[in-house]
Amino acid sequence: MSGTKEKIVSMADRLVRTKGFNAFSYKDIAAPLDIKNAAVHYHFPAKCDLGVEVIEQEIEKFREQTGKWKQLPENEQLARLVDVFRQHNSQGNICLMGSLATDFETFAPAMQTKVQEMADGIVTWLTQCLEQGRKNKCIHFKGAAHARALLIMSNLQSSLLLSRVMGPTAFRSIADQLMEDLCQK
Amino acid sequence: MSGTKEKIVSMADRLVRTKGFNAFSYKDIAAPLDIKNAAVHYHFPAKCDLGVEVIEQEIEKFREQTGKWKQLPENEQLARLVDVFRQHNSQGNICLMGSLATDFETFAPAMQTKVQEMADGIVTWLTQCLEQGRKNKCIHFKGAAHARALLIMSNLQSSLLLSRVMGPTAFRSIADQLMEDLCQK
DNA sequence: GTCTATATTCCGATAGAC
DNA sequence: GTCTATCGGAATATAGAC
Repeated sequence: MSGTKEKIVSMADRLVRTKGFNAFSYKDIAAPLDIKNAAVHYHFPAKCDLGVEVIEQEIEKFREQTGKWKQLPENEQLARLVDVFRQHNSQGNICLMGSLATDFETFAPAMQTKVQEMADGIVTWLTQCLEQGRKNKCIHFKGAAHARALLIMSNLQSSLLLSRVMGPTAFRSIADQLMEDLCQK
Repeated sequence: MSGTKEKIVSMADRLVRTKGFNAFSYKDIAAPLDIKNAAVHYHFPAKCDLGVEVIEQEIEKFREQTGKWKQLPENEQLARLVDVFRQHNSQGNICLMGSLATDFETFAPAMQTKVQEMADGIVTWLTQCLEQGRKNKCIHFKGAAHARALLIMSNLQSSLLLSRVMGPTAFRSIADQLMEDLCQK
């Protein structure tokens, strides 16, 4: 227990979001932490192991955050989720899902499965939030909650991708219009 | 003029959409075409040159397609655009924008500029289509046309990404709900 | 746990023959 | 325009000393 392992995962998370999983190397992780790439391999023998750990931590983080919001009205919970993406946007990061979905076909089966787990978890939470929010009349939308959840997820995901290309105002346009559509009086 | 150059660009386009720009190699192009990687380098000295050509052809294709739709009602034009994405989805391809936005930070300046050109072209067309469609009462939405264009673009882009991870039904859910939102009576 | 050193493989790119 | 051959570099990963 030296803290190095946590630093490696944290650095890998940042690199996946900025450069993509296939575009960063063990050296990109080792150099800023002032260690050698062999040390990284000690903690994560294969790159796939590192990728799986990054995703698992993200799944856990998502569970913790949404758990804290449970007492809030559903429209507030939704606003918190948008805020998470807003913070990523201000740091020039894209979301894990967006980054990993692009390279999905090149991944080992173990990583593909983890990506699917993450996607399912987010969609499930979002679907329940929307359904409950519609019951409580604080979120408004037409059609099935599941389809709406996919729409919102695609908005958030691509808002970060588009911001990278077109500038950070793209995120704000999308996020603002999205919340207005769902939570107008 | 041997046709080889066109085949190379076509293969590169497919590889960008399936594996990502950084994840395919000159060998991935050469082998299926039964040529050597030196032949690819003859036509495109650097990988960046190849990337730029792929994007330029996509920009041109978009211009041609949308040009053919000019006489149609705007809601029909929108449906055609969704159909283009539907075809990509059925082939397991993601859109160029989605794929290239992820790796954007790793690109040479010349390629980054081309990606931005492509994004601007799509958003501009979509914005005009929405504005005109609202005037003609065949497309309905709230807020600014530009913000709505970004939302729709993010839906289409990520629908292909999510389909890759969650299965092709994700695209249909998103596309159907999207058209219903905009074109309901 | 971290290091040095290295094995192996692959990639982008170039030189020169044909 | 395409080939063979190869260079230089980088990446993942491993072996063995400390």
